[in-house]
Formats: sequence, C-alpha cells, structure tokens
Amino acid sequence: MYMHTDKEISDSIRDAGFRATKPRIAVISFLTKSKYPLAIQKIVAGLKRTDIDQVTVYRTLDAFKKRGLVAQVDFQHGHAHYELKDKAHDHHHLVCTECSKVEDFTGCQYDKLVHNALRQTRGFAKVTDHSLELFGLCNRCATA
Amino acid sequence: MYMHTDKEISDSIRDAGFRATKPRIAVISFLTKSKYPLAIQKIVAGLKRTDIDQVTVYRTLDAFKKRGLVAQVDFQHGHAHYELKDKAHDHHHLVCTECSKVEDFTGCQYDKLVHNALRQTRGFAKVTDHSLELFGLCNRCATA
DNA sequence: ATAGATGCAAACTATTTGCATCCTC
DNA sequence: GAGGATGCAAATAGTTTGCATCTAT
Repeated sequence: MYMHTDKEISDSIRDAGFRATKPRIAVISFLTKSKYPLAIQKIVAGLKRTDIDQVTVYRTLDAFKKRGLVAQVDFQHGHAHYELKDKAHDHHHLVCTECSKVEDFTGCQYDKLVHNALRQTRGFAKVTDHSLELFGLCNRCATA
Repeated sequence: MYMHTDKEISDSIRDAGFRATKPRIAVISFLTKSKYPLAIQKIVAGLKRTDIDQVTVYRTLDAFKKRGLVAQVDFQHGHAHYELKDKAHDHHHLVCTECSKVEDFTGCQYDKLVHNALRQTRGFAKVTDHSLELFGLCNRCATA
C-alpha cells in the first residue's frame, strides 16, 4: 500500500468507494507512518491536533476494514489493533506476551493453507481473509 | 484434552495448579461439550442453573488460559471466544463472515511456522502460542 | 487453618447508535 | 443539492477490580 502523498491517499479512498474527507485522509496517513498495528486510542491520540472524533476513527476503520484497506489484528490485549493492508506483502506478527513487543514475519503459505482448509471442510465456498499471530517471549523478557 | 468425568476434570484442574472448585469444574465440563469456541455470554448462559457469577467465569478462563488449558480465539466479533486446548490435536477455524458459521481444520505446520518466524526476527527467544483463523463465506452465504 | 476462590457491587474500557449538521462529489 | 460523513451526547457491551465471605486442601 504505497501511499505517501495526500493525493495518493485520497485516490485510494475514493477507489474504495468513499469520499476523501479530512478525517479519513488523516487516519490513513497516520497508519502509513506506523510500523506496527495500532490501538484505536493510539490513533486518536496521534491525531489529537486534528480534532477528529474517536467515533469517526471507529467508523473509518470499520469501513476500511470491510473494503480490505485495513486489517484488524488481535494481540489478545482486550482491544483491537489496526494496520494498513499491503496486499502484495502479506505479513504476520510475533508478539511478546510480557512486554507486547511486536515483530513482523512473512511466509504463512496462505494459498496452501486455504487449499488445505477448503479441502478438509465441507461447508465453505471460499476464503477471503486470514489472521495469524505468534505469541512468545522477546530476548529481553526471556532472560529477565 | 480427554476429560469426561468430573474426576478427570478435577485432576486436570489441580494439575494446572488450581483448586478444583464447583465453578471451575462446571466451566471445563461445559467447554468439553462444545464443538466450537464459545463467547463468555454463552458459557454464562449455559451455566445459569448452577448460579455461577459471570466474574468467576472471566477469572476462571483467564487463569486457565495462562496455564494453557484454554485457548482464547478471536472471530473479530468484538468479544473473545474460548475453547479447551487439545495439545495433541492443534486445530484452527474457518469462519463465515456473514453468518458466523465455524468449521475446524488442521495442518497449520506450526513447527515450520515457528522456525521460520524465529529465523526472520532477531528479537525473540521463543514462541509459546499461536492463533490462526481463516475468514470466508460458507456455501449458504456464498450463494445467497 | 489458611490461602486461594467466589459473589456482589461498582468501576472502567471498548465500541456502537441516534441525530442534527456539515461537506464532498 | 443530495447523500455520504462528521461530531457530540448518550447508550450499550465487554471486562476488570475491591472486598468481605466462603471453601478446598
């Protein structure tokens, strides 16, 4: 999702079928700058100078998620995290259960996984998305 | 997690380092009977004749989760689901995004996944758990 | 007997809804 | 100008905490 200028962001928002409003551009722009999935509160906090309401952030992320622009990620912290979806570079997260440190990894073999799952189950027509997280201990927490 | 009698369930609770109380036995026993991960509310509702407080269910599941007896699963429905962990038979879920139908599948190649992830990342010492869900459309919803 | 577990009330956090107003297309 | 999007207030849902009481070991 190589979006850097406001123009590029606006276009991708319109491509997804939405109006390119200031709040939406700001949310996407902010996510573009983050290395890792963010909690809603972090997004709202990061956007506080722009005076965007929390509710708008919720609605924006929800809408974008439905169109596949944004991924909702669960770190088992009791609230959702969001990141931009980069369809060309599927990746997942390794999360430290002690300190919440996050690192990315790739190579979940999605196609294989889907094929295998559809073969085993009988009641599903297709797979449209997936979530995969690994939980463990980072070096620091493992030795502490 | 082949637990059917109260005796077996009690023992496994004690093995995990807890006291085998009526609420805990009831929660595990109830989960044993479910094919799929359950929302807290479903568990509380299913246990209503036993007069177990919601808070106790939360605490029980939380404690069991920490000891690896129970798995917390995220279907992106806004609340957690729980199921017994069967260490010998790792499985995952295919979830219909329309009607929430769930089916299991196996074969995520956990060891490979872990090895690959630890090789790619530099900051992690070990992986202790994983979550994997596929989302799609069931036959009924796909044709509707 | 004693430490762990429970229940109840209350707090807190996360998320959703309704509606009048606003702004993009 | 019309319909989608926003902001504010308020409601709802999900989860956690404090503390007195209870109970498994």
